[in-house]
Amino acid sequence: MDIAISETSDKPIYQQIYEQICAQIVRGEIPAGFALPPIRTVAKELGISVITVKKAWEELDRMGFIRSVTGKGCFVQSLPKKDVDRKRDKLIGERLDKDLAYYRELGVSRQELLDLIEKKY
Amino acid sequence: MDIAISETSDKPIYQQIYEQICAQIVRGEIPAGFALPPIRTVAKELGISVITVKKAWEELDRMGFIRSVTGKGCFVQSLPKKDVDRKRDKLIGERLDKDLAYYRELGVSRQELLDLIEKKY
Amino acid sequence: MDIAISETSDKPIYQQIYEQICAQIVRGEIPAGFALPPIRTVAKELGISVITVKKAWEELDRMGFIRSVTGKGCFVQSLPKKDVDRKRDKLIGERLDKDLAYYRELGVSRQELLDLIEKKY
Amino acid sequence: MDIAISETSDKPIYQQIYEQICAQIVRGEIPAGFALPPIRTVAKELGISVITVKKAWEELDRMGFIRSVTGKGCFVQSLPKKDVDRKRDKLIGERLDKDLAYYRELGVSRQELLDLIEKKY
DNA sequence: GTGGTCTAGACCACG
DNA sequence: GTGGTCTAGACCACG
Repeated sequence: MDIAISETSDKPIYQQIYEQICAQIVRGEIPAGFALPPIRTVAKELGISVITVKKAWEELDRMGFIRSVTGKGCFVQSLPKKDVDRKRDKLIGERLDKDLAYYRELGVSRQELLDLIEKKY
Repeated sequence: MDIAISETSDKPIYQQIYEQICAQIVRGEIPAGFALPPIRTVAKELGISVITVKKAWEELDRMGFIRSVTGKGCFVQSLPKKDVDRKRDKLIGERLDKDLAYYRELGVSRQELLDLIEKKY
Repeated sequence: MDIAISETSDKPIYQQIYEQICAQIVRGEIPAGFALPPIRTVAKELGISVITVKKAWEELDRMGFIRSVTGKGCFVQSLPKKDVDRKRDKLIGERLDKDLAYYRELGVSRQELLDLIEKKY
Repeated sequence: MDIAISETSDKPIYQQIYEQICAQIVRGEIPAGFALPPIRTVAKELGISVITVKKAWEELDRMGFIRSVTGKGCFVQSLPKKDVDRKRDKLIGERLDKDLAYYRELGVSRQELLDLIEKKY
């Protein structure tokens, strides 16, 4: 479970953490039942406050990716693959809607966008 | 020069304004030499603070889209089309880099992304 | 907008606040568009930490009851009555399911429960 | 004496155990004089900590449902049926008071509540 | 040892 | 002045 924080990013730290773990679960790299490391450990390793880590964990909980078991820690939920895929598609779809609105506003044609992506991706 | 503010958007107002004017210049809808209306006028019309409008203007200035002439107002720079296009490409490219990083993180394949865009755009 | 905190309750303070405001919105006592008092004010009045109040506000936000407008404050969302009612029914239904499970476990018959409620409510 | 623990419930384990045994005594399924199994046995069978079981036993003791006999174990009190019923009524009454307060807060009318229960119970 | 709640207090973005 | 983020640190419930 890798987490890398960017000091220069404009995203809040807790959200960077949330998105990275979220992505790893969605990509299937963190299996169901996996115990996330204790928030205090993560905080120490990343050199940030416990509360910041907790905020990321809370977001993961709210999205249904993990569950907290008092006294034991936080565990990746065992969701049916269908549910994980639906969450993934929702994350992608919502982001894409915003992105396309931006490109549309700048007058980027469909073909130009497709060409750019073919070149860059 | 149309500006529409969304109260519900999570983008700050000054950025909404900045992006919209920016897009209109890039699309060639606002011609070089065009005098932006006084910030107080814009603020009154949109029902927002003068400070907010000023921040958007400053952003446009920093990006080289407009120039402030003391006592006279702010004017759209008369840039060679090549320069405008370069700015446009830079805006698009920087945004695209972030977007593609996000999709990559979620394990979206190139083909899946292209398909999604063909469907949605 | 009345908030009363019980020191003796086993419910966390932020949840007490959340539930009370939630109830007032659901009962229609706080109208759409209403500006909640600033979290710092509420904190001072109740003699608790700003963060505790913020947590209650966050919960209200997450449930779609209020929206935060940066620099201006938090406002009660104008939801169609149908939506408010649906939220209300959900709150009631979920609570009732738990309650009935408890009574069932203690061997309370339907009639006994109905009688008790007629007497007490 | 059946005990079923839910990992997903938000109730602490010791309370789940307490409530289930409590209910079985109140319903008359566990007779007076019955010897509860040793806490170590229960802990092993349920795969939980001894401390957790002990906490449930203590709760039962405090409520007067069982008595601990040093060196021999814990036994269900032989209470006159009248006393058991009084305890039962107290459990139900206290819970009901909280529940009704909640429904009242959400503006549920007596009739609406009765209707809901008739439908669900 | 684990997460949950709460506090006091700081700095920042937005307006 | 408003909420948003972050910190250090405390105490508690659960196990």
